[in-house]
Amino acid sequence: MSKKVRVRFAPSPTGGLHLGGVRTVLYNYLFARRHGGDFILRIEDTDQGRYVPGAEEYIIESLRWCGLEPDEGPHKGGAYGPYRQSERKARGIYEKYARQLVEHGHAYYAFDTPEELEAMREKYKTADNPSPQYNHTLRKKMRNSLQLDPAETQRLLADGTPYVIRIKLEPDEEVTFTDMIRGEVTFSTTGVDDKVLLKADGMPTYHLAVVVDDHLMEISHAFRGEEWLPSAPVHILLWRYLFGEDKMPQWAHLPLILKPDGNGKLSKRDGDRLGFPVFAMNWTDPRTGEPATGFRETGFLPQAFVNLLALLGWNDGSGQEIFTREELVAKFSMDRVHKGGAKFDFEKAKWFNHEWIKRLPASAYAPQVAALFAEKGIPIPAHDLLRPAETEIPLPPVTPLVPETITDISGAPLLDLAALEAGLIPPPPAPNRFERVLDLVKDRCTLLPEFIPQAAFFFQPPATIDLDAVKPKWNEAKGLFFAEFIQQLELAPNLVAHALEAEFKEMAAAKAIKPGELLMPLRIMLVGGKFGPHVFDIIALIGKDETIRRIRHTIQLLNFTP
RNA sequence: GCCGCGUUGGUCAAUCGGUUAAGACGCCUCCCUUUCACGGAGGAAUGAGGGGUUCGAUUCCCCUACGCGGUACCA
Repeated sequence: MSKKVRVRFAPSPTGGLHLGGVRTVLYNYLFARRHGGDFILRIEDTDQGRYVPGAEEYIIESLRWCGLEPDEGPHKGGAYGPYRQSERKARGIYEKYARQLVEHGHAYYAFDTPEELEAMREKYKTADNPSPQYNHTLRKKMRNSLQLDPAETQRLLADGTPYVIRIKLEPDEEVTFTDMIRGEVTFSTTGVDDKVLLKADGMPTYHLAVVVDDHLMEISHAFRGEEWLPSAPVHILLWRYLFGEDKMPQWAHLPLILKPDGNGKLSKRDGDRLGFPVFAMNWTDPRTGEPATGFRETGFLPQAFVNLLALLGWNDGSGQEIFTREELVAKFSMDRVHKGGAKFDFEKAKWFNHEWIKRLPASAYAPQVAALFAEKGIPIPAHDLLRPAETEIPLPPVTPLVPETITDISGAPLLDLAALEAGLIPPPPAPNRFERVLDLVKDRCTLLPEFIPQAAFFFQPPATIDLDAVKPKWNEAKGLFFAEFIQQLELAPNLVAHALEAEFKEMAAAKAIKPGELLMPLRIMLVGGKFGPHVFDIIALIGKDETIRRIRHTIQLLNFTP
């Protein structure tokens, strides 16, 4: 009679969505899908002082970009709403449980002001104990319902004196639970303080809210960052007092993602300092105006982002590194998540992206890349975006890209060919000219913006031409050769890369010039520099008119500059 | 300080007591390529230290060191 798997991601809307946050989402998502369960988004906005407008929308949009959509959440609704804790508070949900705890002697009222607390910490601070806790000893010296006589407590309450409700922890109690990653973990209540459960403004703290909401939302498994481990005993005790420990979800405390150099949690600062993104998408803090770049805008594919995050702290033991989301769903298990934190390696992250760019058909990212070109003032002509069937201009064959070659590292096709043949999924569209260009150069692109320098010359003549690479070996014979080559091109009925190449080499042989002596100049005429795919594929794609124009143009430059 | 969690190459990591301690990223060398890449072949590089347990420890236990996290009316 195992209950249905229900997991949640519960961020507080205080800023951009951090790498570690996305990974927590991912593990939640994978676990839910793996077990046919639900994945819930819950907004923990109990600290009105830290609330940042727009952060919630940003989080939802980030999840959408990653393809990790919740089944329930503030934007989707669901049977367990509302999904914002501020709205749940308005319904008196948390207060009810806080009062119940007080009635049962597991919690108490505390009237201490922030100033009094500060004074207490100052007063009891010693070299041995730099941070005195509000606990079973010190609470005896504070203003709370445990010390005050009941009448006085009632009077303060009746007067509307601000108060909080604190959990009452007895010393020397062992609290043990089984973590899905770490196994059995034990704490003594002696080390933990009487945490505030309900704040003076009536809002619950995380400690109360997480327990109450996990219960009310019937959460079966609760995953969160390792930084929560020390407060786990409070949550266990709350479960014990409120709903019964047997009803408690199974916990898993995820290892931290560490900065690449040194140690410590990866922060936005580290990204700025070391030059890589830390957030999923661009984020500008509305209050400080401080911008932060995202993986999306840096040119990462969501497939790659999800893939690299999955492997940061988990692996299936097989050595496979490239996983589709479907494969991850099929293979993910919490007991293969590492205990230790992992340093983030941006070089490896880029490798994942490169792999995904290479493996995916260009149609998977052509729209984003087209947008990048447009931003750079190189709009892609509409006819280059038409499907071959929609245009009468035939596309020349270039280096073929067959779906069979799109495979993961084990050789299994990423494109489900069986499903394709059975007609279960629509066939990928025949690539248009733009996509052919991208397919031709994608081996050279690690990040999406790199398509611009690698492919711009297909859409406009090169801005600069590296004449210095040609001049030293340029002579009249070569000039004659190219003049003749232009004539041949003009006569050619259509351009086929390999036929062109054969013709070119025949002509070179007839003139007793080594083909290599001519290939580089030709490349520079077309591309502007010493890079790019096979020259004859380029000619086939830019067409003979443009090819002739560029050759003539460069020859002119060569003649006029000594 | 106290409490907790960690610790295999520079980084991600496999190993569930017996291995020449995988693989990947990065780096280096070579091959392929009349460019740049891609691809292929090879190379350098690892069990924090000390005690146990055991016929045998990277693996199990303890101690130390180091790192990290927590120690808020923040999450």
